[in-house]
Amino acid sequence: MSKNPEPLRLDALQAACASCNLRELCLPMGLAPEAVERLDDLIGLRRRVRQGELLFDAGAPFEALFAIRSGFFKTTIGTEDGREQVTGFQMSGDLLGLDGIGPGRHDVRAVALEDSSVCVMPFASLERLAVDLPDLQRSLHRFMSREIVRDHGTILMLGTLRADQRLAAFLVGLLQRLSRRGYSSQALVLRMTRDEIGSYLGLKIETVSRMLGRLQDEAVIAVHQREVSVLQPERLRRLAEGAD
Amino acid sequence: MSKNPEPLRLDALQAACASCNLRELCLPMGLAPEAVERLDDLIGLRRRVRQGELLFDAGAPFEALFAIRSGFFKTTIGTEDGREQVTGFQMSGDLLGLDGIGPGRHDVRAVALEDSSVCVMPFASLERLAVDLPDLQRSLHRFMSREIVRDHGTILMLGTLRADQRLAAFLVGLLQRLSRRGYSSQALVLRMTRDEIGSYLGLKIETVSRMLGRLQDEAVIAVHQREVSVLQPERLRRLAEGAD
DNA sequence: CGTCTCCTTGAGGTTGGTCAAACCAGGTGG
DNA sequence: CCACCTGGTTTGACCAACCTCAAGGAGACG
Repeated sequence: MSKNPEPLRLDALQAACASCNLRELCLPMGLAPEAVERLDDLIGLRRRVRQGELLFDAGAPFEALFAIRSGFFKTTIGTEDGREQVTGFQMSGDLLGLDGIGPGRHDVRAVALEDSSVCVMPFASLERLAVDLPDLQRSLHRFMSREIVRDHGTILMLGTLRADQRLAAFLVGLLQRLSRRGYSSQALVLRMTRDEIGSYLGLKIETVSRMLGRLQDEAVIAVHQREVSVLQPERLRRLAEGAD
Repeated sequence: MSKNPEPLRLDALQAACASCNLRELCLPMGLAPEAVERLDDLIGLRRRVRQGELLFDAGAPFEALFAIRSGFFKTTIGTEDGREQVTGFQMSGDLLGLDGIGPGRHDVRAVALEDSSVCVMPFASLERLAVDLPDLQRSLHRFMSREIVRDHGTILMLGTLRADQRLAAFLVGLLQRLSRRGYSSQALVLRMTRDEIGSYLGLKIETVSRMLGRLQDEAVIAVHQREVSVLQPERLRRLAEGAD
C-alpha cells in the first residue's frame, strides 16, 4: 500500500504561491507579485506524503527544496552505528532540504508525521531564478540563516537545560510556531510520540513521560494522551528560559 | 589598550584572495580567476582582532561576513538569564557571521582566542556580486548549508553521547579540520580553556578535566597542559562514533 | 615571592538512565 | 459484545553518570 504510486491529482496543476495562505510565512515572503508568479512557474508539482512515509532519506541526492503546504514532519539524523536523533519538527510554511545544498546529498531523513503535502522546488531552477530576483535570493538566504539560528537554539537547549526545562522549551517553541499559523497558543495536539520528543530533547522516553507527569502534577499543564493544554503560561515560559 | 584603534597596516591594502593560500578552503573555493578578482575588490579591508577581543557581539547589526585569514575564534550564544554556551570554534578559512543574515543582527558573539586576522566582506556588496557570479552564489549557499550540517552534528553529539565520547568527538573533529589545513592529525594545541570546551560539549569543567584524565590513563591520548597528542587514533575515533 | 587564572582531584548528592512490569486506547476477529 | 492484540505510554526500584562544593596544585606574570 505504501508503495502505490500517488494518483495524479487535480490540485497538482493549480497555481501555487499566489493563492496560498502561507505566502507570508513561506519562501515567497515579501516578494513582489510578479516575482511570486515566476516562483509559481517553477514549482512544477506538489507531492503528497502519507503519514509514516519518507519525503527524502539521508544520503539521497539533493535535487529540490520542499515547502510544506500542510502536514507535519520530523527530520532525523543517523549514524552507521545506529545512533539516531530527531533534529527538528517542521510544519506548514517551513522549508525542508536546506542541509542538502552544500554536500549535494540530504543530510537528514524527513518523515511525515501526518498526511502532508509539499511544494517541490527544483533547486537548480530556483538558483537560476534567484539570479533574476534579488528578493528571492534574500529570502532564501534568510531561510538558511534562520535554520542556523534555530539549530543554535537547540544546541543551547541540549547543552544547558534540565529535563523539565527542555520539555517546557519544547512546548513553548511549538506553541509559538503554531500560534503564528493561527492556532491556539494555549493548547496543542502533539503530532509525535513520546519517543520522538525524547529523541529531539536528548532524553529517554521514560524521562519525557515523568516530566510531563510532573508538570501536570504542578498544574503547569494538563495532558490527555497527545493533547496538551497550558494552565500557567508564565510559569512554563520561565521554566523554558532556564529559571529554577 | 584593547580600545586602541588598529594602526593602518600595509597589508590592509594588498590583494587578498588571489594570493591567499586558503583560497581552496574559503569562500572563493572553486571560483574562476576573474571571479576571484572581483571578490578581491569587494574585500575592502582586513581586520585584526587581538586575543580576547570581540569580532562582533550578539545583537549587533549584521553588516558583513568575516573570513578568517589566521587565528582562532569561539562563538557563543547567550540568554538574558545568563546562560551561555559556546556554539563552535572557528579557524582559518571558516566564515563567521552567517547566522546574522536572516535577522539582520548577529545571533552569536565571536571572540578571538588568539591574535587573529579576518577579511571583511560587506554583505550587501557580496549579495550584489553574487547576482553576477553564480559560482559565488553557490559557494555562499554551500557555506551556509555546511554550517547547518555542522550544527546537526553538534546536536547529535549533545543528544546521544556520553561525556568521554563527546570529548573524543571534539578532539577528532578538531584534528580533522586542522589536518585539512596542513597541521598534524596526531597532535594539537588547544586554543581554548577547559571551561570553554565544557561549555561547547554541555559539560562542567570538572568533567572535562576528569575525562581527559581518564583518556590519558587509558593511554588513548597524552595531555600536557594544552598540548594533546593522540596515541591510539583508532580507539579515539571509535569512541567518538559512540562505540562503548 | 605573591597573586591570578586555570586546572585537577576528592567526597557526596542529584538527575536522568536502565530494566521490568503494568496500563491504556484503539483496532481486529470471534 | 467481548476477548485479545498491538503500539504507545506510565510507573517503580535501582543504578550510573554527571554535577556540586570544596580544597589544593601548577604555571605565568609582575
